[in-house]
Amino acid sequence: MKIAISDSQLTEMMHRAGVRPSVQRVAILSYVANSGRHPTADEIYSDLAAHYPTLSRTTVYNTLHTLADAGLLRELEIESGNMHYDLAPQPLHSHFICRKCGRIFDMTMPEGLSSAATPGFTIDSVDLYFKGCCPDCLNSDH
Amino acid sequence: MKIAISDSQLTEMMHRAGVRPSVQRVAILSYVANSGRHPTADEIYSDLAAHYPTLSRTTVYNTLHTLADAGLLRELEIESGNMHYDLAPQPLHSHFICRKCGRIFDMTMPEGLSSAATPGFTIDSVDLYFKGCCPDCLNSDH
DNA sequence: TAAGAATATTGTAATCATTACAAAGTTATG
DNA sequence: CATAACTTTGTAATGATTACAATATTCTTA
Repeated sequence: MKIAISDSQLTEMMHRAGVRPSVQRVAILSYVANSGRHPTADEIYSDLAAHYPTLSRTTVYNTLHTLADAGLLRELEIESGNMHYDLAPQPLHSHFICRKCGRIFDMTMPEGLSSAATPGFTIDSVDLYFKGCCPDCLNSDH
Repeated sequence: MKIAISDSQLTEMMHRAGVRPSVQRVAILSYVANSGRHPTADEIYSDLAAHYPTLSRTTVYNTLHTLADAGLLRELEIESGNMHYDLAPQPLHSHFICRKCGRIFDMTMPEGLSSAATPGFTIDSVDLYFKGCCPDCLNSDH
């Protein structure tokens, strides 16, 4: 996996967010940031357990919550029964999940979505999810 | 609960959708259609079990899937760990969930959202979710 | 730098929504 | 009416997530 965001950058982000950058936390944040995907807790655990043999599933869950609460990760509820994670501090975008292969893709985010909300409601997050078939699966289909 | 959509209307909808309108299915669809909320499987089961003592939780789950597959219900993945259900054949709208009281509200749906998707992707559903604080909770807060 | 306090990690056991499955019941069709 | 197709039911399993308590690590400050 190509490292697009270095551990020192991530450590710095964690400091600014008030989260102590333990080895495990940096590893988990780095995994999400650099996986090029939108992994689940279990994918993160399985892949990192090879490198960090003492890593616990509970730590992965704890850490994901901590990082999400700190605003460093974004939780994607795009697939029922499996929370997916995405690095938060990047241009706001929407997500597409392929019903066939299950992969999640980034899409652009239209402007001014919040105006769809009724006045009187305070909005602190907006999630836009598309579902359908990705180009790869459309091709391998016919 | 005020009945806005009659059982005969729902039965007719089920016929058109190719779903056999059993007693249980009509009861479940009617519950979702007329609850004024966006209930979970468990809420549906708990409330209907009083009227239909032999009703099984499995039937509720089976039926919700059947109705969703037939396009009569829409599944809302707005709250992690709890699928919520909404009547599908009504004007497309988005949803807001209050982080405090957990209630789900209907909001309008902006036009042309699909244009946010990258070309080459086939979109068959669009979900827009807002999270925040509802007016009631904002008031009882201060 | 050592001691004590605060915080993080770990492993196991529980929880809880959902699904699998097989038996029993119901409805449609010929 | 008989048979096949479909639906409902209850129980048992699954699987993601959480609770909890013990251990380990890090921070503070004397």
